[in-house]
Amino acid sequence: MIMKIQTQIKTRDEVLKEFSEVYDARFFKTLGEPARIEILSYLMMNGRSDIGSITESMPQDRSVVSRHLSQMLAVGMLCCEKETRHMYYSINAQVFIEKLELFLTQIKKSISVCCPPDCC
Amino acid sequence: MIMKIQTQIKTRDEVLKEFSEVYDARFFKTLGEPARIEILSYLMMNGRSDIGSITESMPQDRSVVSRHLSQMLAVGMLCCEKETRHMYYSINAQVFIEKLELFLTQIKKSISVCCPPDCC
DNA sequence: CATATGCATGCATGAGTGTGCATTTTTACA
DNA sequence: TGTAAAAATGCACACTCATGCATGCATATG
Repeated sequence: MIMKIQTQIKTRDEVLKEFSEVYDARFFKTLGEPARIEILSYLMMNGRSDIGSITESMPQDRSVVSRHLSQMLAVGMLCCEKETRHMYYSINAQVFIEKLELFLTQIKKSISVCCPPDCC
Repeated sequence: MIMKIQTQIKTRDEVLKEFSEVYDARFFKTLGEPARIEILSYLMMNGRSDIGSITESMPQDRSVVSRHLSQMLAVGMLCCEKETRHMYYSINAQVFIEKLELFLTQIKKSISVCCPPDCC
């Protein structure tokens, strides 16, 4: 009986450990800024673009857009290629979607294993 | 031919409009704070809990935890019930998962419709 | 009724960050 | 080779926000 409880607790710990491994604070912080979502929308609308083009559709300064793009690149949701003087950014759809899917899957698993039915 | 292009553009706009309607900056900002994820983990581990219990497992002050919980409640990822002097919080699994799934679905749709194959 | 407990709120503080301007670096072009 | 354009970086400023302390409010308990 005690063994069973221990196993149960261990399973919970294991799931929560997996959860914390999947969780990426910087990724969600990046998603939390409307200006960066605007950039994302622009890239969805226009595909691979350089900083100048993106900036033209936004009120922010070119340097600001540049920094947003760098951050989005750092968390894996974009990829970039330098071509002559231009930096071309595009959505890294695979990584971006995979990250969201992984988090969602883990959340579902964690809640089903850990969270008692009293969760509304 | 022109009609076809117009229709195509309209479809993109429509998808992007849906995307911006689904996007909730506060929701992702809330997910971007590690302290709030700790609370989420605690609730997954222990189920329905009051503020005092949650605070015991965290370094932050009781008032800080209280404010985090209020914010998480506001974006829909928790629900709460007042019982005597205690406020009991639990994960609103349905809303929480639905929000993530809706966003993910919309992203997939937007990328497939809008984003040319040059997206890495 | 008085005291203690649980929680929310006002306030101050420090860290983080979005923003714009100026500058620098790199590269294309006349 | 000199000038212009594209982007990154340093810097300053303002705003957001996470945090802790003190206080107020509601409720349970003696």
